[in-house]
Amino acid sequence: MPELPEVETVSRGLAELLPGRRVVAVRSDWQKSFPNAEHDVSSFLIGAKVVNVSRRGKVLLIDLDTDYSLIIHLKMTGQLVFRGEQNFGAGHPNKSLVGQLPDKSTRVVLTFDDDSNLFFNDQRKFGWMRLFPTSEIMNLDFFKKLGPEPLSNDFTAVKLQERLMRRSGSSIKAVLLDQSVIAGVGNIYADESLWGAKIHPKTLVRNLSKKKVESLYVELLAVLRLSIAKGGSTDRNYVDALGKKGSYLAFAKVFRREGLSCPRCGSIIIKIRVAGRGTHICPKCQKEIL
DNA sequence: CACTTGACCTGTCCGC
DNA sequence: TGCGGACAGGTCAAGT
Repeated sequence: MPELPEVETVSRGLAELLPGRRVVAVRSDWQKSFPNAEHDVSSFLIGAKVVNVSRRGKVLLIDLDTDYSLIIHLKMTGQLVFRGEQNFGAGHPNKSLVGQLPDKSTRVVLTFDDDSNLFFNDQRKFGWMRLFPTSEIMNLDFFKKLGPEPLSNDFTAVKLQERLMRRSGSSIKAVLLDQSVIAGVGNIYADESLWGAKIHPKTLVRNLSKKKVESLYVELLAVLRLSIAKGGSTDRNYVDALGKKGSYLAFAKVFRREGLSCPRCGSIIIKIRVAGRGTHICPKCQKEIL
């Protein structure tokens, strides 16, 4: 679930909450959620103070004063929810998706020196949290392969074109989802930006005109920015650092709107399968190009 | 190579 | 109501 805007929202939330807090206890009840917990926890995590929280692609980075960092991937159903002395969740029935914590999806709990907790919940257990020396992180294969940040200042339409052409024989949707081409785009924002640019998701990259790529660039940045402004998309699991839902889906044009009418032309939105993923399009606005 | 499929998991929804 | 199967926003490895 969490794509760039969701992870950015969590990152901004945690950046307000975590720095200055010191880890006093760690609990992990699902080994794959924190594979190196066993080994590194006592020596490198307990006693460490959080100094910074950031994001790269769909991954969160929590830097500690020990020169180690936690890197966290939420995959499909991960949540990182902070709870201080009083619960934030119970008092916000409309905004909060999570109640009392820990709950049955809680995989890892970090406890801080003021008794506050960071809960890593993950229903499907695909997500993970790992501890590495901060200086080594950007040398990890995972980060070395990652494409540029679409919202960074030097990401231009020309750069998008250049990156897309690395896979010119593939469908544009498959390429947008490829994290080594551009970091952070997932199924929701791929569908939304392709609708915005009136591009059929099966269109091969090599068949996209320069004008279409420019349009895609504008639309992609716009949907990512709008979603960040709305706190991301909550379909079912995603919540921010306080356990609250994001509202972008209320603004989505095609995603999860099959059977409803296209806001641009009124045609009925359909759901198809592209690159093995559920894909939402307006069949009239997004004509297939071979 | 480049693309597709299966696997990792749990929960929900839909049809019989 | 119960049960089986398909499907869910991500990513890798393995297969074609």
